Amino acid sequence: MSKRFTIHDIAERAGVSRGTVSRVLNNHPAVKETTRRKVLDVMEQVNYRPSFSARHMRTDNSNLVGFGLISHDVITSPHAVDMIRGAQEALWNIGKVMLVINSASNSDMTQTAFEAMLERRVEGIVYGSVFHQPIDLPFDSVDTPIVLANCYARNREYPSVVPDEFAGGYNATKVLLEKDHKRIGFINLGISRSGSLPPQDATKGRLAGHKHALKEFGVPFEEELVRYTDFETQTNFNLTKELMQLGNPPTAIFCGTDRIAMGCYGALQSMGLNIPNDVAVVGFDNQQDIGIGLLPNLTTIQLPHYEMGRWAVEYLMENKDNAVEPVQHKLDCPVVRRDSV
Amino acid sequence: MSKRFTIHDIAERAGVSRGTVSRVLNNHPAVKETTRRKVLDVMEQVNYRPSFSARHMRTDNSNLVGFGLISHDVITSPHAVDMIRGAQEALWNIGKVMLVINSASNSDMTQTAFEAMLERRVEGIVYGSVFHQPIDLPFDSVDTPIVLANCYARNREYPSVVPDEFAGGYNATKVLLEKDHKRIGFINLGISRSGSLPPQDATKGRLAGHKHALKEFGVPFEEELVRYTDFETQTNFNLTKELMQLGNPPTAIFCGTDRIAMGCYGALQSMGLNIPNDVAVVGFDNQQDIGIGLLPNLTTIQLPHYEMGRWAVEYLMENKDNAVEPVQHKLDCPVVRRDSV
DNA sequence: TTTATTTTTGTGATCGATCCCAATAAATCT
DNA sequence: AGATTTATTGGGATCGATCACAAAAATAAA
Repeated sequence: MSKRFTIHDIAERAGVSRGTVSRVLNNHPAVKETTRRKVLDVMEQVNYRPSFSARHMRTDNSNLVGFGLISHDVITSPHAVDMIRGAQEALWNIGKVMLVINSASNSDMTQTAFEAMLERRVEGIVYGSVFHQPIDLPFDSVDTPIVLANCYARNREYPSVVPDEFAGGYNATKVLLEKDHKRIGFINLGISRSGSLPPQDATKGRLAGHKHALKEFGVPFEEELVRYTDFETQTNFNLTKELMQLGNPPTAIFCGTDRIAMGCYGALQSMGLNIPNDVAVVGFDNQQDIGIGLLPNLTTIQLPHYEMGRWAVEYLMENKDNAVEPVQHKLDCPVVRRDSV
Repeated sequence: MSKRFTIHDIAERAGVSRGTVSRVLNNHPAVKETTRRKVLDVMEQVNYRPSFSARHMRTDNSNLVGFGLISHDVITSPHAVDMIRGAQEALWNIGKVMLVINSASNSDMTQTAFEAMLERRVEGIVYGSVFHQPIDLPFDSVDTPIVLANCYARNREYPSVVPDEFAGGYNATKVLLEKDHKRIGFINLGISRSGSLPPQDATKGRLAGHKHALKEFGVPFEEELVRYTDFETQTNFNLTKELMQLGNPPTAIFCGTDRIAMGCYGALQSMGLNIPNDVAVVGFDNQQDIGIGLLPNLTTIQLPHYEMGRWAVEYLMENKDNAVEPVQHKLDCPVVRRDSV
């Protein structure tokens, strides 16, 4: 392991003072071109890199942002990466980097994770959840700004950004209504086998959006057309069949998840029904692998994970100093049009 | 934004010296219990947190490990999170945290990412790829240890950990052979529409493993049973049909990807064939959403993303100082038994 | 050429911890 | 009680940068 050079070593080798080296480092204008070159050459030669910690101490600028990800232990949604990516790219543009800590949903770990971030003097913290849910932050309000992504504090004490579930439900339903579907089945999120509750915000928000779209198009809402799944594939399959065996079966089905849509496809195809001619299907989540893996490709609703990560960081950076009223922001869930409608 | 307290402030308020506060902080035994309590109380009261940067400067211990993720721009595999998780959890256990930089496959960005990490004096760097592939590191060898995960340096200059594709192909085929299948179709990775090549290591390794298993069971290998997909769903669908329309059709199909398996399921079901009774199917990747979303649930091969992340960090920590001969490690791709075989 | 200006460079203090060693306090032994 | 030991505590130096100010060098003006 070769020696690590300091600004002092560089100064010595270049025959100048530390101050001058520092000036070159921060390309301060008051340094003669010949000197600058000389210093730069030495740096290059010994592969010098300034110490961020030393800089940080003196300048109080860590250029670091913490990203804590609460991943519900059950399943780590593949979408989580998108949120991380969104946040990271936003930071990258302003020359900052990201400290990532994945804390399961274990409050003890979260506490420690938080401390690790604060000790590093992160400029802010994005606390993201794998599922859209209300959370209780397991620590007191600190003087480091926090933004919640894909979750929100029950008491609305912190700014947050979440998907607009209502809009999602509305958009999904509208896509179908615009194709003249009048009877639309809806397989919504329910209680999973393991007993864990679905995100209420998602379940209720989407249903409300669904109803709103129906009303807008003058189509009556009928209770028998909405079902709740426990997320088991077999259930999704069965619920689809049940819907299709109704006296007056739907001509379109809105599935609360792309995974549900998979089961739905299976059921419809096993009944010899054609998608989208006999029955149209709309999913929710836009999981790449499912959406374009199904035949016909699935029309679905996009959950704005990337955008939430991005938004969270941008908000953080803008409101670093002035503690304004915490915003509860919602991001649209746009339609991804493919071939199932 | 409230004042940030330093060790000096604490010392003053507690009526002791900086040295004593430092001792309390590092729970050094030589501190009288009453003093310790007094100091701890003050810390608690003002919500003091030591500065990692200051500590780092003095102790030369950053407790930081960099994680660079090359995500091929085309698609960000959902698996990437698992690698990050594996690495992070391994670090967490030894009290270190992770700096994550996602660098696309842009070498300019990678260079900068690397510098950001080095300036922060990370103890080591894990450089992970979303796809199993050979890479050329866009920077010179530095004195910070590096481990490659899910990729390897063309010149084997760095230690790396990758999935054992051969074992994967072998395991997948063996699962079928053990159920007495003698004619096994294989839809392997081919050239994608966009012209991008599939990872050669995966394609060839799996084929080799496949052949090896056949040989072991005394089943002749037949060229007509292996096909290459361009990853389009329609192609996967068609290739499956082609295989089934062979004079002597296979009784089982090994798909190079769970996504391919989806298309395969679609084709088989549209032909009225039952899985696994008429035709057994094995996938590859173990993408949660697909595997258990399909009916019957898909038997598949697990790509060890989590394990690679973990392995990389552990290797890094063990071989921090002594630069041993770089290991090229392979991790098994175990079978995930479900209901399609 | 001398003096006044403007550029460029050098230095000591500083950021917030740790560490070592000397000083003080407390405890133990004659 | 006085001398020794041992347990605590205090304070200067240090890590590697930046910064403000003074000093020196280079230019311009008189």
